[in-house]
Amino acid sequence: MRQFILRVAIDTPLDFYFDYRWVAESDETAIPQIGQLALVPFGQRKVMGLIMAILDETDVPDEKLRDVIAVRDEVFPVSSEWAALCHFAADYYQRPLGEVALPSLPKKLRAEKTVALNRALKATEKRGKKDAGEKEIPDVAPDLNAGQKEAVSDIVAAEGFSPILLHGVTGSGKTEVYLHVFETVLKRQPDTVVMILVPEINLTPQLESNIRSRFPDTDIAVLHSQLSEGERLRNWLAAHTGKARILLGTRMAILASAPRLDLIIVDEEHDPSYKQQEGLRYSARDLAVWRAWQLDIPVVLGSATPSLETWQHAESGRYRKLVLPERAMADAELPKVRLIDTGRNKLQDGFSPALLEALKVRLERGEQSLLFLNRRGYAPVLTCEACGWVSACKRCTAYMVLHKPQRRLRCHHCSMELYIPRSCPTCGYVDLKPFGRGTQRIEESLQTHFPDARILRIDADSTRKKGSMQEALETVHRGDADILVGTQMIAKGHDFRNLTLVGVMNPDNALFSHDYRASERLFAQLMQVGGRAGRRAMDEATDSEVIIQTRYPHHPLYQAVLQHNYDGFASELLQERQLSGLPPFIYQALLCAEARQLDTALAFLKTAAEAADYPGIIVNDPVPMAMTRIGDIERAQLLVESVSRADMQQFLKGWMTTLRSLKTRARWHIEVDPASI
DNA sequence: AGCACGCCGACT
DNA sequence: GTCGGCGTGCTC
Repeated sequence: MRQFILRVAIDTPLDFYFDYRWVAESDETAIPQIGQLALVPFGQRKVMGLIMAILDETDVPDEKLRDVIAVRDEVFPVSSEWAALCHFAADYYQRPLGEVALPSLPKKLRAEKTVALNRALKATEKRGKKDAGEKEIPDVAPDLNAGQKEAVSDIVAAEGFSPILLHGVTGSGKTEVYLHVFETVLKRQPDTVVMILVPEINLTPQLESNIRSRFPDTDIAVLHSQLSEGERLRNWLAAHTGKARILLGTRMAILASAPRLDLIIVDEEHDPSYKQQEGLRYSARDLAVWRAWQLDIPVVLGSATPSLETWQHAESGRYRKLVLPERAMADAELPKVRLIDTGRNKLQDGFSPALLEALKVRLERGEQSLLFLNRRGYAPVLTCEACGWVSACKRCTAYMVLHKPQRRLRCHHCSMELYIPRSCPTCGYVDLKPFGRGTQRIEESLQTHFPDARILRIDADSTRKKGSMQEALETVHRGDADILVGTQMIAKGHDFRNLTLVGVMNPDNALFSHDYRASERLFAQLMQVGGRAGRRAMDEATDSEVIIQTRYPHHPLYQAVLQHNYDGFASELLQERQLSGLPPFIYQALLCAEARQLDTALAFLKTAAEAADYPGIIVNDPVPMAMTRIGDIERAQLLVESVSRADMQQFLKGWMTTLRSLKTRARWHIEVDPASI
């Protein structure tokens, strides 16, 4: 009887592989292969493991060794390149391989039952047959301007590993460039695959329909976390088998198995959403660059406001920089930016006279406006004017936000809810006042100012239901809304043709954030939301404008926005970062600990800091996090830094081993290249 | 991480 | 008397 030892990776924090005995059922039984999945007993449960090696013997004592339950030999093994990608991500972000590889596979592929898998496999087979034969890649229609043409020809001419920054102002037609590039790359060889990542799920439908109408006969796989498990399995299989030639998705798509990948595009590469904030805390953009390096293929990073990391690489010549200097639509100009000094102009319900006037003009002309405010709810806090009581959350270091439609106070961090108290809980005073403004309140006052206006609020609360975001966007495109009020979810990417005014209510908070990245993010956000205005040709005398209400109109950040001067602002920020020894000139890792008692977390971090003696590593003091308590859990962090990425990696590896052996009641994890501090 | 086992406290 | 809190130990 043929018999082997299968060495498998399992989704567990234990940083080693597990060996199992495999015995052939009969002479016809197929021999397992590396890269296949195997269902194995693990403690009291059955779990799926990824076969990493096939051996003849093992050190594991016989009484511990258990039998493989089943090998999923109906699925083609994952490639060694894919395993290497997981390996890299696991090493770099300090996780066991199994915790990277297995969660990135569809649940139904890892399931014990194979009904869904077999059905999906059949569907995938058909999918291939239906459009087998010569597939026509149509010639892409719209004409490109000179800048776009040059970008396309530069990108398709790139050979081998070529990281390219595509720097184009909002509305410069980056998507059009991508589509033309796809056309050439897909025509070049009959089996190449291209991948495009977007930062937000909300942006996938528009791009998908764009791609489908341009490549009607090409198989496309869509990968994002809102797919049902069945859809997810089918799309993953389409990518894995190479049937799908265009892969489109959010950050998770970078971990898809895909043969013959020939090009990766990361759109809006600066977007913080590319950084996963739980589980494996990876940056999809960074993994995209690594994967392109591994496969020796081009990677395009597109943005109007590149991340400073990418910008620095472009400046130093490590990345090639292609610039789209003009808006794609003929005559569509960048919107004028106006800064309204809220110190000199009296605000009425949060609105300056200039903004109200501008809104009125748009309403009269039948044009759309957008008001941007990064705060959902009615008011961020409820207060008692008599005794100074505020609606603090009992479980968090945060205020409970007033949500008027539900008549509740809601904590945005632990989702605790209370009915709005009728009188002050401490002194009984009956006139509690909402303090500050959220989208709901802006919507309300807007309606009193413009009773006939059709106002549409788009934020996480209004789009909770699946499909409601799409519905809202359609309302806007149909012209059935005059004024949009929304958070950053409408600031990104959407193409509103009839929108000529963007009002930014009060963005000043970010200027004083404890997070040094806040200003970089604010700048990107303002450029992005401003870019929603004036995206159509100026056939009539329409003038698009962006109105920013601020107490600090002379702040360099706003001045840079005023002049659409990304380059100047970026080089200034880079200089600051260099002087203060911050990324991208230094590499950081954040050890985060949480516990019921703050002292437990801090004590663990203190021990960890003492154990962090390594040449070239700067160890800071453990500190409570800016938001110390969430859901009655106290949180603290320890920042370590190094000018050398290699030193940091080496240090972390050893440090993690030490930390794992420490006895502590704190829960902890390490965050490599933290996106926010 | 799960999951089981085991040992103390407040409840149908 | 049991349900359930979380400490501890184990997973080829």
